[in-house]
Amino acid sequence: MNYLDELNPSQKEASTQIDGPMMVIAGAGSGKTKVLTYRISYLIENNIDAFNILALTFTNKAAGEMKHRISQMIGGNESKNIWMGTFHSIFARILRIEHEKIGYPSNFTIYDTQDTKSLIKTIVKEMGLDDKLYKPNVVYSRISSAKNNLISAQDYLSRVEIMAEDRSSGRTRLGDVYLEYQSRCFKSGAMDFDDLLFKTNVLLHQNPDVLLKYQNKFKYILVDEYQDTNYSQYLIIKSLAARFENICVVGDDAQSIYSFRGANIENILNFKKDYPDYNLYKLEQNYRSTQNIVNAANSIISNNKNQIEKKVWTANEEGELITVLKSFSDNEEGKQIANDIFNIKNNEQANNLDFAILYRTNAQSRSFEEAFRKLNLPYKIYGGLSFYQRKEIKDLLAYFRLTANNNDEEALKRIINYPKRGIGKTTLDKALVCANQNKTTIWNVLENPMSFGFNCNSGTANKIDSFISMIKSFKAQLTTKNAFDLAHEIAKSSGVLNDLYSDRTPEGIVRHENIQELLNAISEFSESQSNETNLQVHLTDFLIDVALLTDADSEKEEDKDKISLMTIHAAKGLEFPYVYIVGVEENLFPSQLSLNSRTELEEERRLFYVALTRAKKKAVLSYAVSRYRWGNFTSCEPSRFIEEIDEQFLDIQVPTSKISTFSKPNNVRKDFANEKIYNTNRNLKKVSTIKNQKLDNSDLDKIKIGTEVNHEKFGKGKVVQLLGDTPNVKATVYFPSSGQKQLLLKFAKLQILN
DNA sequence: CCAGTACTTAGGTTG
DNA sequence: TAAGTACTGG
Repeated sequence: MNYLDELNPSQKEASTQIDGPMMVIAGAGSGKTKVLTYRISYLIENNIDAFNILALTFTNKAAGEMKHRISQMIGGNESKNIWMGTFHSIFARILRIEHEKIGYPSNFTIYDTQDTKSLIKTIVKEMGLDDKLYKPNVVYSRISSAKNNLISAQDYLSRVEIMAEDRSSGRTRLGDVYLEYQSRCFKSGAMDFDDLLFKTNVLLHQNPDVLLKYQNKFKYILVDEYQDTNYSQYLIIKSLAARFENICVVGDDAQSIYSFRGANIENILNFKKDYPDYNLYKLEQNYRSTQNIVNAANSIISNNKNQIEKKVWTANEEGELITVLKSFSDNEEGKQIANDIFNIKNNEQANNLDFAILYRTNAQSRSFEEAFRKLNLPYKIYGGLSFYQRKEIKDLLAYFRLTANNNDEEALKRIINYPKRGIGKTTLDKALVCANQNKTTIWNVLENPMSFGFNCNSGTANKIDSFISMIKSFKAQLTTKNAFDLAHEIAKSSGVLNDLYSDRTPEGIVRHENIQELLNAISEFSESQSNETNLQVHLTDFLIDVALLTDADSEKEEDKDKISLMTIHAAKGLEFPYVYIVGVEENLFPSQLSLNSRTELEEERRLFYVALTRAKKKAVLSYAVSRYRWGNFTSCEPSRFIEEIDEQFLDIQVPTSKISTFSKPNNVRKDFANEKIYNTNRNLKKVSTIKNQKLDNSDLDKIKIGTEVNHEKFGKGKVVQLLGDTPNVKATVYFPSSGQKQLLLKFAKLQILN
């Protein structure tokens, strides 16, 4: 137990309270994760069974890091028995076990945000509502915040104040959309992210026996980032902890930056009401940053009215002043900072990974990317599109999903005509209407068209039939083949692999590689699982949590030593020796949309606090006086946040040179000239290839499988397949130059060769 | 069915 | 500016 010696007195007190409710208010950089991991280890050393511990985090990454640290302290085998993970993954696991109690199949699909928005769009269209008024984003956020406050669709429709809100915004039918959305999800055997928490609440409240079972299981509960929990999460924790009240929550009200998503700081402030005999621990010593940084951060956060009193302090050295950097434009901001980093690297032997650029919006990354490339500084952008959200990955996953759960409407819509198999929008819309009329799923309609009075022409019927048969044949292999073999089989037989392989553009090659990477991931997953259980791993096992995965933890080796570019939200929980907070301007940071209310402005200020407290050694605040936004130049003023910092901590720089405005005008002009010539050449080429051919309809009948043809754009090719009846014959033609294409003969103007 | 064009819209983002 | 969707002509 010598590890307890590594803790300061308050950390130690917090780590060694075994029983009873407790709250830890942990200032930035005060060793919050350390307390959590040490406390769990301490519990286990004091004979608390690891099976009785539940540890909830906000991100996969946080859960992963904590697991890793604990397994180093107490050994891997014991630490595996702790239920540790995000709210969503833990409660999805419980819902799959208890699925019968809420009427869902155990292999229910988890809809991600894209699926959700797509379904909302479909419903808004079906109900004949104005899609300008009922934008997917707006509808989704209304539904989501209702769910996070445990308001069901029925409750929503009966709440006077909510109805009044929707009436005043003109969206009187929003409650009906919510109702239909829930019923569609239920029919499809699907839950969205918010449902995972909502249904857990329903499960626990309607089934006292289930509640008791998990209360007895989770005798010790720990919650990280408590300031970011919403009402739905709060109530789950409260219910589970009600029997033993061995609950430990850790958070920092000053770092609450997700209230726009339903997070509720009140949960921290109300803790003492729920558990009057709780113990409060404050971690106030910052081990991360210099005095100047800590003091500057304190001086800015003191402008917020709503906060728990605490004094964050540090015993670290005073350190350098915080530099305030002015630029004339966003491009110059990038160049100045790139130069600065270049110099520090040379003078102080710093690594790339010691630097981070933090911005308010993703769009700001561009000028830095350009400047870093020019100086050959390696960088990595965090955020953006994750691996599992890429189109090709989602497509293949949709095949897996539909195979596991035939009623998954969003999966079916995604792939019924990908790769192109001639089941178009018209057919799909007709099937959807039919399914709604018969209160069933599209799958059922397509599987049994006759019994639902669904008719279409024989060609389409055949295509639908072979699609259904294909999925069924995959389904038959769910329990006979292992995950990797079936996944590979589906990728091949569905035509996805071929479709991507035929695209030889650089983007197409990347897509093909991504599919290979997904297959590799499944293979790795199978191996890691089967080692433990010695059973065959099935595709459904892989599918279970795939919607909850993010690729934050899939960092590649070659990405290790790079400058980090990310939004401040993404930087939460991280630290860097050198931090550049950029675009510190009014209307950008704080964001324009936050200026209407005190609460939103205070959240921006907390965001700034988070940004500043990421820095260990040196922080730079940078602003530009003009910035390119949405296609034109806007002039900017420095942010109020700079003024709010006590001046004694700042070193305000006056720009010495206008790097971008006057340097090398000749080169710029030359580049521009080259660009123009290049464009002109391209246009000429394009014009010269356009030929005007007359097409003779009588020739169409002469085209057979194997006929060699010429196409005005794709060049020479060979007919592989013919589908449909005249005059709507569709030909599949293989062009050596551009791959396989499907063309309607009456439009394609094919020239018969030979 | 495919591909090009006209038009719209723009925040931060864990699961 | 850039990206995404809806429409249209071949």
